[in-house]
Amino acid sequence: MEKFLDKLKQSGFKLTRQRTEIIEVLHSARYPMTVRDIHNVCNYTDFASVYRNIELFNKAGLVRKVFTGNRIAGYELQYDSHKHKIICLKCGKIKEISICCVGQVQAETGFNISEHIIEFKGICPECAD
Amino acid sequence: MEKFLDKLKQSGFKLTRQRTEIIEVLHSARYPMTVRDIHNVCNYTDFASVYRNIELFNKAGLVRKVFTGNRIAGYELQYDSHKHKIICLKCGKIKEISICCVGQVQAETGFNISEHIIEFKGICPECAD
DNA sequence: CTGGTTGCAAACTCTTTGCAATCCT
DNA sequence: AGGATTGCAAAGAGTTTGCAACCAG
Repeated sequence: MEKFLDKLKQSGFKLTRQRTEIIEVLHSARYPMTVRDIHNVCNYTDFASVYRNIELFNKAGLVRKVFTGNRIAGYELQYDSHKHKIICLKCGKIKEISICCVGQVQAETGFNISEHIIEFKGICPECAD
Repeated sequence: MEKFLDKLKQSGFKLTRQRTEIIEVLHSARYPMTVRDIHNVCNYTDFASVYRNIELFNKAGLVRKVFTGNRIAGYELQYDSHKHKIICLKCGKIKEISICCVGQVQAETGFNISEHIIEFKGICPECAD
């Protein structure tokens, strides 16, 4: 929790009441929260500010964007910034990707997910004829 | 290609010019297409109709909805309707889920993905205290 | 004190819906 | 012919932006 506030400060952003609260909400949330969810709790915080801050958190790497089936994005604190791999079957190159649907799965199944494996294989754009 | 048209018919829906065209577009597309993309090609087809049909295709299992990083959904034909697994570490129950981010990864990496592994482990809602 | 941040309001974009006209079967 | 489907128009919902007021450092 403080870890995130520190990270914000160290990135050169001010620690406002609104930001602290949004992070608190995300921290106590079990599932990815939508902007609407966040606004429901921090209801004196303007929608625009929620959007601006969430986007800022996302860029600062505090938060991960997750899509939960409908078109509304959810956000969750990024406790571990793990990466998955995609491997080219032709040249063998391995690339790391940050795409991960664990938040989405968590939201839809209700599972509290502790482990997951995600890996892709195919032909990379360079090797495609 | 005809496979999809047949499936539509067999589901009891009419085969209109608009539907055929949307399926053609999706079929020739390399990546998940947004509603806007589809409308750009089928530009005499109304936006509302694209939405209605794409949603119908989705429910009929012809098409898979994919989220590609921004808030706009993309759609791709569902050639193989595969499932992934989520396993409860307490009761051992295995559940199948249709969530899969392969389209998203394909769109973002440019890879032509031929294999992928996605699996989750955790505690299911019933086993959660 | 001062620049970053917020709230407000308005604009924008994506999506949905009602209804009359039209098209498949 | 007759019900499903379409196009149009308008409404709904989510997101972004400009600007003056405000607040953290």
